[in-house]
Amino acid sequence: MTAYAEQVLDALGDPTRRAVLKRLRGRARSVTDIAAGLEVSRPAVSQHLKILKAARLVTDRAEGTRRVYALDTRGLEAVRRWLDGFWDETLAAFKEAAEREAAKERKT
Amino acid sequence: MTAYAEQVLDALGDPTRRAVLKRLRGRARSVTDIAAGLEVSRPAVSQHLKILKAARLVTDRAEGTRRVYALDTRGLEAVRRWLDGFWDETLAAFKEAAEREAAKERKT
DNA sequence: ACTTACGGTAAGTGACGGCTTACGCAGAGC
DNA sequence: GCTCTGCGTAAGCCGTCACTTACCGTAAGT
Repeated sequence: MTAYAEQVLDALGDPTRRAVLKRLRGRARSVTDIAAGLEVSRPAVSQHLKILKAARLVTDRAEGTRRVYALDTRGLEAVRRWLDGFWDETLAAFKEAAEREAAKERKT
Repeated sequence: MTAYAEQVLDALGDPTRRAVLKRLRGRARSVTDIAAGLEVSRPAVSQHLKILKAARLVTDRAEGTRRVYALDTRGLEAVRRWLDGFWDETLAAFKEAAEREAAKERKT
């Protein structure tokens, strides 16, 4: 559950992988097409795509001998939920602290 | 701008650092207090806190001889904006592709 | 002033991760 | 069937990064 979100964050914690995702904004691309816009070799891109796919940040479909990759929103949604949960708990803590403070005020 | 968001994502791309953040949910804690709940040494926590602070994911204030760290929402907000931007561009691309498809349909 | 608690930093080590080259396999076209 | 293109994987190298121990500065208590 939250372990999946951590996997996504690990996947997003690499500049090259983020560059791959950026390159997928707009249209789906083949592996060589993705690698053409980057400074790393095509096999390196393949390895990153494997990780991104496991994190559900990309999907792939076969198109003849080529493999076309596209963005998968599920990974991004997982990060959003993780973020929301974090923020909610932070706010709850602030609220609780404020109430504790108010109770202390009342005593004095 | 977007470079800052990348810095935050890099900071979030480590399990120990995420554990530190989780430990800061709820209440602010001192360094030794944070390290007490983790499996790494206190100096290791200090090094991570330095990175988290640079990414504006935590803030620190001196309290006597102790240093109390708390969550900083700015880093999380930056990730949220990064996510939103990504999602918007993806949706825009989908919309554009759909319109192109519709135009092609009209011709036939 | 001495001691004690707390935390940042230096130095060194080990491992993990990202990259490259080389290879093998599948599908499309001649 | 042969070739050519596209992609994944294996093997290996190298850099980086997270971690440890040791040390030093600082603030508070006695």
